[in-house]
Amino acid sequence: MKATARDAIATRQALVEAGTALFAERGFDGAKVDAIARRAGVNKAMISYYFGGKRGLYNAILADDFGWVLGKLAELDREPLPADVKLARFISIFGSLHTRRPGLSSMMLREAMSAGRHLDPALLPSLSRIFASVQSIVAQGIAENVFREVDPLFTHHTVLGSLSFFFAVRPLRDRLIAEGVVPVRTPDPARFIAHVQELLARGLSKEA
Amino acid sequence: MKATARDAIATRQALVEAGTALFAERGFDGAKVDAIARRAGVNKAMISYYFGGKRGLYNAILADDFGWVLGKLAELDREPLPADVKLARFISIFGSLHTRRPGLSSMMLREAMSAGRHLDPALLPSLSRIFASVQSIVAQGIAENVFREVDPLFTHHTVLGSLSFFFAVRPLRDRLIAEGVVPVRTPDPARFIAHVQELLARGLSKEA
DNA sequence: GTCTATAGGCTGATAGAC
DNA sequence: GTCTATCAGCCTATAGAC
Repeated sequence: MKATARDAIATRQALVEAGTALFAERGFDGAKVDAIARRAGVNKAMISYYFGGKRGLYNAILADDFGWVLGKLAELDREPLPADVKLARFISIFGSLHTRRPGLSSMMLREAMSAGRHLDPALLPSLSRIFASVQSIVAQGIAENVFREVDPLFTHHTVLGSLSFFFAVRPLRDRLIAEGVVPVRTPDPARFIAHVQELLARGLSKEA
Repeated sequence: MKATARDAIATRQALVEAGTALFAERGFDGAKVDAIARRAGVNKAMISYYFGGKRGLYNAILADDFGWVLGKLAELDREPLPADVKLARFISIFGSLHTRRPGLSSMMLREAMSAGRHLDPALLPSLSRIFASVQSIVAQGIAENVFREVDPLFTHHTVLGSLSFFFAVRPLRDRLIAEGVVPVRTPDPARFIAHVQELLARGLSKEA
């Protein structure tokens, strides 16, 4: 094995990580290729070499993570579990997603606000599958009489909204906490996941 | 009154509205001053003339809306209402905010992800007052024994997260619905507000 | 595979005429 | 108050050396 071959993988990965961080924090237009390359510790020409340019890097990141999430959701769909357990599992998958790739929530939020302007159209169906997953869990819960008759789209928005907000606004939250503007301690992501699980379990429950 | 004076107000307002729309949809760096001026139907030099540049316009928008929200929240704080009613009122204030200025959720979300990079530091305390409002409502609810002992910061994140997500992702949602990728009808904001109010009322309730 | 140097396009701001 | 013309700086991409 040549040293260059090992370095190729390391270079790609460094660019993916630096790219995620900067795209998340500054958006597609705010993340400059010079800054991404510098942060990754590689030459900026490597972005074109490996990914065909800035947009190529951007979509390579998203495609990889979408694949991961869709795989997890497909697994979940196959398991014969009660709807409330499935919903809790769904929520924790998005918690794991953030551990796997901090910054993805921000990238996706920005993309959603921009109507998918920078997104490879081939990735659009992935988005509908995420909603389909929530829709299916909600429908099951209503059929099983454990959930009240909530709107699946609204439920999708409250769940994904709470989760992506928590992860996405971290930069400002950390800053406000560090500067003492907000008198709280840095929250633990695992506890927040549990909070959302509990809120939804109680909030959707047929029993009230 | 000279015609120019009336036009001055119209020009300012056109720039504020066009700026909000483009900052929301494309972010600070993605919103080009040429595009803002074109959309506003005014000459691009007017941005410097009235607001001292792109950043000035950006902060003028945010300062105005922060002032509005803080005023509403101060009103709410003064009213002697039970905590659950106050929380529902808090939620509907953010619904009104979006009616007043569509696009603000997106601007604020982007700013939060960027750690307030483009924000005039003078506006930071406004943010903490929004959290303080939720914190106060939650504390009151726990004291009155109508809420279970939830974390105020987490509650803040679920409420603001659900609401800003709903309004912010509208561009992509509309697109996916229009293209038939997601088989639902365009959701009614008022109904979503009601959904969040109900979810929180049940989710935070001491009675389970 | 990596790097340097540079081309070529775009952007925000403003001087100065009206 | 508004507009046109223009400038200086910045940015992405890549040709070509190693």
